[in-house]
Amino acid sequence: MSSDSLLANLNQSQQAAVSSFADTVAILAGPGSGKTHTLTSRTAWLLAQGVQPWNIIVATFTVKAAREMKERIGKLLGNGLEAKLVLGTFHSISRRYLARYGHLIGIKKDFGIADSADSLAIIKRICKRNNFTIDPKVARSRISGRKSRGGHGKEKSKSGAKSVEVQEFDLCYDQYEEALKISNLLDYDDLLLRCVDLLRNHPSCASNVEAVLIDEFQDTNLVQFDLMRLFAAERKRITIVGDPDQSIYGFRAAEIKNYKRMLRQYPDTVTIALEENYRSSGAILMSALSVIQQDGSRVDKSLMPTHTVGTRPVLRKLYNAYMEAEWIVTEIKRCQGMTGGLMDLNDYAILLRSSSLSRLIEASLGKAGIAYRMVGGLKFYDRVEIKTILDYLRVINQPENNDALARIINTPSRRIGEATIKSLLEEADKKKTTMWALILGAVQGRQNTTTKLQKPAEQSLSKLVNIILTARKKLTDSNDTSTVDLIRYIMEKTGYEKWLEDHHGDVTKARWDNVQELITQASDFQDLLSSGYEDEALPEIEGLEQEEDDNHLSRFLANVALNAEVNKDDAEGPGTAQVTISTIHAAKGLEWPVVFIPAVYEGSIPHSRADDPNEERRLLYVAMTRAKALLYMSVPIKNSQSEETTLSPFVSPSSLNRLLEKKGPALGSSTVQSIAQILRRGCPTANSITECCSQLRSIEDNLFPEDGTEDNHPKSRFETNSEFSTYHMGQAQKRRKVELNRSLSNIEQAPERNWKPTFTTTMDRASGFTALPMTSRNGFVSAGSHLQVLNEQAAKAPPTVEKEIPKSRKNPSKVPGNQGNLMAFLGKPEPIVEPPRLPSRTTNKQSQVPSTTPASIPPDLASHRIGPSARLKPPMSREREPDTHPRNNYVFLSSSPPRAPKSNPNPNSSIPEKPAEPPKQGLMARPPLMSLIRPPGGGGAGGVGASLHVTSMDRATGSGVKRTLGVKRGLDGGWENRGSKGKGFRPPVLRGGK
DNA sequence: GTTCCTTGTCTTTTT
DNA sequence: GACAAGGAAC
Repeated sequence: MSSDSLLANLNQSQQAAVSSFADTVAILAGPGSGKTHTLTSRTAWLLAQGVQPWNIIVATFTVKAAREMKERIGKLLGNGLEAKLVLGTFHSISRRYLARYGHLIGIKKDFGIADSADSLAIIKRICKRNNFTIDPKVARSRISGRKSRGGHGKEKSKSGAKSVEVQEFDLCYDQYEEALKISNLLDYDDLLLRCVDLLRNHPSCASNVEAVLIDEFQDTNLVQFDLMRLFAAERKRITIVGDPDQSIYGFRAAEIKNYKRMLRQYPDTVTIALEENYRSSGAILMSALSVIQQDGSRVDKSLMPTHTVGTRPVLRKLYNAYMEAEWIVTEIKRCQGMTGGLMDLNDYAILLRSSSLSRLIEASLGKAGIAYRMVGGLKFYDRVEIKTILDYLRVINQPENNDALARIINTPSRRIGEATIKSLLEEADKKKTTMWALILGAVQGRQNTTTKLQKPAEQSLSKLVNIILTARKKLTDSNDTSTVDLIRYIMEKTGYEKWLEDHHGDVTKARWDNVQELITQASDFQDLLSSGYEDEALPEIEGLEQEEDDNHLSRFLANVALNAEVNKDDAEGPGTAQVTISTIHAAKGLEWPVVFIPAVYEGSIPHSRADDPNEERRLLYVAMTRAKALLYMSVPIKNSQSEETTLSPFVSPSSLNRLLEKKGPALGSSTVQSIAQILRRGCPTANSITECCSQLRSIEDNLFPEDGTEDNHPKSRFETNSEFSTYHMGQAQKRRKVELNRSLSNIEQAPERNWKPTFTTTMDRASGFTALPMTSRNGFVSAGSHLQVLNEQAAKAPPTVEKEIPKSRKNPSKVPGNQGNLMAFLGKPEPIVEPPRLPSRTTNKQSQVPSTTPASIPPDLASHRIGPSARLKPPMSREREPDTHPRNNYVFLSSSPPRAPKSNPNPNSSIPEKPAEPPKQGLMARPPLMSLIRPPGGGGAGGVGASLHVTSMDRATGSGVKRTLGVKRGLDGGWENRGSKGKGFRPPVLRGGK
């Protein structure tokens, strides 16, 4: 693939960002503006310029983002090169470096990772031993906070004299650090901190790095910023992507200030803004923006919808949380019914401030027989039955891990009680050794412990020691003892199944299933390792010795600790569509057609324990902007203690009132149509809608009092559960079906109370909704709708008036016709029923959707269901389909590059050799840029680079665009300058090699 | 000393 | 509903 074809499906700002020759590029990207897409393309572009994948670092913030990024780059490239990128979360990348080079700064090989539970256990022990008054949880977060800010220096107190509390904390900190050291553990913060140490003291470790790309930059903390700088120290080529409005990790010491820091450090940074939202309806975006704009301290920036206005978001009052959960279920069913197969359960998400809110909702969904998946909440690896096995594995891998040992020493019961364990831990602490060393000595009779051990205890301890030692021997002696073998061995030797039965009688089955799942995961991971896809090699650098590969057990445990579950979703199978329940935090970066945000009251959001209200507001903003077509927020007016709740201040201002509805939309034909439009899916026929909604109790959101008062007859509603049943259709239901038909046709004719879609499209012809007035234009009009316009409209125009959004801007079609859906570019077969706008110049095969497009359906067939290819598949399964899109067949670089590191015949060069095969296609057309590929001796920018530079500029400036492209140098100029002034494109400075 | 049972407390977000 | 703490029985 050439760089040209890479850019073909990007809008101009995106193009500018992707192909910028500036060394440091900051992309400020609002929600839904194609952020990940842009970063992915930039990575691909760098590769196309000849940068080798192993010299590119891509750091994301969450595991999910990392996985998605890898997947997307993979699809973009189609040659498996993405596996060679150094791509992952900050933590996993750091771990990777420490595993290789940690010995340089005195980190022992095969260090373990202390997860939060480990840290807490250690701190608790310390507090107890010293009779500290400090709350262990508080202490942990303070320790973490200190480390995230660099970890150096004790906390200062203003008076000079340290208060007792501060002294306590300092002591706690020191002892905690010591405990970690003895157990050869690094906690999450250490991973980053020690990696900074490593790169500071041995910068050559990262001397091969030619480009660093950072996702979700607004969530980086100080240490991560340092890390970025150090990784990029050699070439100083950095691309960051972020959105200050979506900074929601302040509690993890994320610093929005890092933007400014970045600009100070790299004054030549080119800032590019992506301001078009390709995700949400105009109405959703507008209300989300009016939430975020309440933050006075925020730098304002524009975000423009590319979709129709759509349906107004809902702010619904319910009596209590129970009713709220029931209402959500009812609305999901109603939506499903009224949209006649337009969506499936995968299209719904319920986003929560805290995972504990899920209980009632889960119960309601369960009762209604709606499949759901819970993201976040109690993690798989945190379940007792799993954790115990993992602890065994950790002890096998690292017997010096006191805490893991303490947890398994009496599981199953070995007649060693808490008192004994505590005493052993104390003794180990005092003697500055590990518990393992103590009991090993005692069992082998070399040295008695001060702690008295009774005979039976000693005997069973001896058995435990044997199990561990044998397992360790298996691990080191033969390479074919897999993690799975070890798990099986442990279970056999400990009588694990029986122990589960004895202790968790009622739920043994579920727990046993979990254990089986763990085994599956371990085995999957093993496969992944042996396939080389999870290759962790780093390029060999002259004069630096790399540690050998970790053993597979270490790798597995590290993966567990860093939360990288192995394809857990896939295990569910693509077959079942499920509603997603997720925390807002975990939902970042994702999107759904329909989003519910329950519990929008004070104490929940903003959370009662949160100390930054602005961050809470951003959290709501993030949640709202996940929605594509329908957004529901809800408040129970009574909390669980039956006290009155207060509506969240974020949604209470009157300015928001006119943007929100008090109950769910009528979901009449025009609404459904606009939903289909926004989702770029085929509009369901009236028949299919009638069919689907025949089982609904009501076609309106009227089963719950609109004002949230207590329902007088709550029982009548829920006892008649059978009415929801789809299996039988008794007389009553038949009757109701007739009624439904009647009321449906009323809806068709009556003007809808809600907003009309602002444009009608050719879809009308096919959709069967011929009753609608046809407003001429074909295709989507998208980019032309500036938010400002929308705002005015909303204020002035009564909602019932159907109007087009004026195409008033100078550049009505800033977005290329086929740009509509960014996903299309990634090669996913899109269920586009009609290409948004028939592109005249595109040769993209995707545009040539076969004859099932509604546009080509004769009117007399219009009432038929749209053919199978237009029928939607759940997004999840769609993604898993084997990708046959032609785009993926491009050869990017040599498809099988030399495995740079070890086979590099020229160890003197920090740059691995070029691909063995001459690069094809794009790269042949243009010689690799010398300015981009730094010659070993460090060279400068070549003329070639300059000329290409000009080319890309031509593309940007030559298109007659007057408006700023959103390209600007530096942030200090502020966002306020952007917009109308039209300074044109300021060419970024091409900086030569140093 | 260990195990089992009852009572009371608390419930943010993630690597 | 999860977990810690305390008390009684083994």
